[in-house]
Amino acid sequence: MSEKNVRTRFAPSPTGFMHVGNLRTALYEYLIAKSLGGTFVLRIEDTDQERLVQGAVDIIYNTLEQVGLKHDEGPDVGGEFGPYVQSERKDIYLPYAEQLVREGKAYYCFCTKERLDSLHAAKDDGEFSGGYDRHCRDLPKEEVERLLSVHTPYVIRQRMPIEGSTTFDDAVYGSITIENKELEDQVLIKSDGYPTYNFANVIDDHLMQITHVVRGCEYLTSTPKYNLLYEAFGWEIPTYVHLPLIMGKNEDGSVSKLSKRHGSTGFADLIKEGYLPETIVNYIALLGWCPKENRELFTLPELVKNFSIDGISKSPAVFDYDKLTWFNGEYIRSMPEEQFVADSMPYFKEVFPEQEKNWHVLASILQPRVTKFIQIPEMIAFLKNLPDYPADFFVNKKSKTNLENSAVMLEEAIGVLENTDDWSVENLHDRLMELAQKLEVKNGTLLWPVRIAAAGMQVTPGGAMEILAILGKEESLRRLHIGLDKLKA
RNA sequence: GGCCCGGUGGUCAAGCGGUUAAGACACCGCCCUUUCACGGCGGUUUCACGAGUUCGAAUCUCGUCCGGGUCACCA
Repeated sequence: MSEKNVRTRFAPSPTGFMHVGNLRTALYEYLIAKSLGGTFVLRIEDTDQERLVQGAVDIIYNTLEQVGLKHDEGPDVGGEFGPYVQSERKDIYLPYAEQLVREGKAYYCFCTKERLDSLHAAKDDGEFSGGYDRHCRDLPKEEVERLLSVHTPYVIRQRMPIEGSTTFDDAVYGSITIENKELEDQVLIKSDGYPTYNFANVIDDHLMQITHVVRGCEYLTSTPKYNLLYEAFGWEIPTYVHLPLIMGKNEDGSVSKLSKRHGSTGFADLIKEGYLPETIVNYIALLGWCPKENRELFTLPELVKNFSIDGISKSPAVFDYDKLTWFNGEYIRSMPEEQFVADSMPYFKEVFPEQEKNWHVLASILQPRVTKFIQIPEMIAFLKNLPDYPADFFVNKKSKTNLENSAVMLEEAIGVLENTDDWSVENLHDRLMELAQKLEVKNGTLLWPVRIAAAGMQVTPGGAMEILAILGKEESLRRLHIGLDKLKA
């Protein structure tokens, strides 16, 4: 068996928005190619001139770069099958369509937009099923010549077989058969001269020697049209790999194709929300694919090593933000501390713009607790401004604290801390532990009131010592006195 | 509506004729502990339904139901 070089392609249209569904398709295309030692191609499908968006191609490049999906061929890096932008390939397609016309496998259609619209309207009333009514399919040759000669606007449509059925094989869904009568005489070349997506796709995939056509399974039912095109040209049919859809959960509990109403569904949105690129890649890799080995944390190279097409599932998967968040926490916790500090610095500075103090203490309390960096400002706001809080925050059953002994603890703590100058976490720890021992109370009885007074909150990131250390001596003492006043009031 | 594809806990899922039906997220409880988080331990919750085939079905077949996709000069 001859091993052909595996080639996959990511063929987005530049819409200015990278949906996670598209990203996941790109990921699988990359993984299929790379796990088989193949080539990953980027091709821009901009045949819809009405929908062109400025700067959209850059968004595609940036996204791929951020997640590490490096393409081997593409508009920016070149390759021997270029150009890789369909608008630059415009002249390639028409001759192929004309060849089909000559061979009787396609035909000119002069139907107006209005006629087509009324056709669709009739369809909705149930009078007619299946898009185009093949009005121009058998126009006399002379009539076609005449219309052409007076420059009547036209499209070229594929002449579909009316009887029989078409069967194709999909690497994940198996063998699928569709009756030819379900197939419409689809447009190949639009009246503006550009090819349709379906046509350009087939031509380019063949010309670029794509071996695996990977796409969402919304294309499943139109695949026979592709096959008929390949057959019409006598070209080899690629391996189809259709991917299960990514769904979103609606408020009423139902699910539908993931879209904006489900929250952030664009790569850029997720990044803005505080998800790491590697988190997103790892998570979406697992939406619709399962490794042989029972594990979930994978870097991109590890995914390449473990990926195989037979692990792709058929059923749609619901995008779960909870699990995404968990993954993000895992990635954050596994970072080296320097990286955590570097990455969280912008968020630290939102609260403490003027000074760079105690970053390492902040990092040590935050790294195990943070699941998204954007949570940081809110989590540490209390360090900047003491929240107002009621005295009964001091009461905690488990720590055996009440209003009376909390006041005593605070007074004792203030006494010790006033005479402490080494304000490191370690020293504060030692001094306070000594005090608890001396007072013969459990640590919690002393530390609960200290932490409440220092933070003004019952639940805090980090413990009393870390909070005091970050606050510094002066502010710490000030807050402890405020607490004491509350208890005495 | 026609056609196509799915259906294992709330979610992601393993499973390919014989298992006590993995694992993860979420949830609950316990432990650790100066709160929370992390970490550790344990728990609740599943084979859509009905017929077959078979000694034996989550696994095979058919039907039903449910869900999704698709029916453009959009990709």
